[in-house]
Amino acid sequence: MSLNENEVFEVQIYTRKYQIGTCFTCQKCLYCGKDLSFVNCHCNKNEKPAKNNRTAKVRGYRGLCYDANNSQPFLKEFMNKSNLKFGYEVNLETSFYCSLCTACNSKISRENNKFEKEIKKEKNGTKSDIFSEESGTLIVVNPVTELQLRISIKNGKEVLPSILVNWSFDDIKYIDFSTKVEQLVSEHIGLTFNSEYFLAYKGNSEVGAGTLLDNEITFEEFLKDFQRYISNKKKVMIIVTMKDKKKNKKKREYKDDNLENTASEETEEEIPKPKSVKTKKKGSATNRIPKESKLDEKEKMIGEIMMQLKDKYVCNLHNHKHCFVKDGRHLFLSNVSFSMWAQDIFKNNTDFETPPNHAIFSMLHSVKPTSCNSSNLNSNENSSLPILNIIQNYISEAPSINEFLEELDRKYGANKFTCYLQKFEEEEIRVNQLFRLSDAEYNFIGISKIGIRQTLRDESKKFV
DNA sequence: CTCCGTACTCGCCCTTACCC
DNA sequence: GGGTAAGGGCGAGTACGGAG
Repeated sequence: MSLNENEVFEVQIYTRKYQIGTCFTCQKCLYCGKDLSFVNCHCNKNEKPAKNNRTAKVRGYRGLCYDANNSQPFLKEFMNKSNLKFGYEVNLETSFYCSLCTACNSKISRENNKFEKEIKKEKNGTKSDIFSEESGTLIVVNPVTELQLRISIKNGKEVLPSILVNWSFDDIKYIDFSTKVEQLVSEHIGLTFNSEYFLAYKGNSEVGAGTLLDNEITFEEFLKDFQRYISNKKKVMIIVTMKDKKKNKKKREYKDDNLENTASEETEEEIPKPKSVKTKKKGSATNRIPKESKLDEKEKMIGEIMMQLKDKYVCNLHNHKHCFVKDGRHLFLSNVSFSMWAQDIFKNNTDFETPPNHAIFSMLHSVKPTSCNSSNLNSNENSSLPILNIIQNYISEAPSINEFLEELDRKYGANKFTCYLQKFEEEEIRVNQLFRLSDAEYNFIGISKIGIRQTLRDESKKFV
């Protein structure tokens, strides 16, 4: 019995639980070879197909460990369709094991090849190729404009969980890359400069310390290796290793009782210690809090600039905390922000009116005070947290999911988006969350079409 | 060593173009 | 219009490499 795809959807297929002895995508029995879409057989379909239980009718099979996050696009779509078609109700967001017949295996393999070829064609068509000669052969190399990396930060014995990043560059340069890494490290372990750590890279699965990445030349090598890793479908890891801070640790051993009372407040303002402090005699206990008399000229200047900045940006609206206000939007300024800003002013990179070019000064993190959130701010301590303000702001400005989908229907075609309304409501998904949903999450709510997902993401960004 | 993922080969079948 | 060769798609099976 053979049916094409259109015919299958016109006929009522009874729902079933998935059995490991059948092909997930076509319901072929992997023992007797029967198509079980409409009939059943007497084979033990709960037995996992293996080399030692093959039959004359079905000699081949493929075991598949499905993981939505690491699967090719066609496979995701294929699995999702089959899940709906046969009513397995398998959660495709989580990884699970299933079996495929050789025909479906080949089909998926071919479609993925097609997809990859198309992607390559698109890339070749849109990006200017650089021709480089290596050992006498001409090789086509696409310039890297996007870096997908895992960044691992090692701070002494402590190793932070890897951070996944996806950075885009118009014209990738070592200085831009270095700045981005510096910003990321600062965001995770506090204000840090690139002179305070070593940078290295390696393939995710490789062992060893990796290759040092510390200048333009090594960065060019890194870009070549990056393309090689990506073409081999391997992930690239950047390792940030903080330099030895033994001297600082020694100082901490001498901390006095006062430290405990003030540490939580003051560590955020901690400024790199001058050499004079590091050479302190052993045994003479000292406080981690820098004393003005022990600061060098540079640090005194930076401290002075910080004080002036703090005076300048006191926010009356936010309980006398500090905000940078632009176009009516308030960006909360922390001690780290002030420290960075002061250092940039000291280096003549910016002034008192213009915040540094750093992610933490992005106005994307700012909030627009509303009658709702501004009136409550002074009374509620927690509400001064910017993230809460952002959420409140989203809620006040974004349309309801229903309105949003109806608008998209009007724009792109009737019932193209509102057909998913029920699922969005069931999952309590708001408009301003749509652009952050992963492919797996979209799959889970039944949206497998790439175009639909991308439209939802693009349109929802307007309300962020 | 086993399992899994991917690429590849081989044979069959269907479609299309060409020739008589 | 009928016969035939060429080409492409598909299904079945195998080989190989990487990871655990």
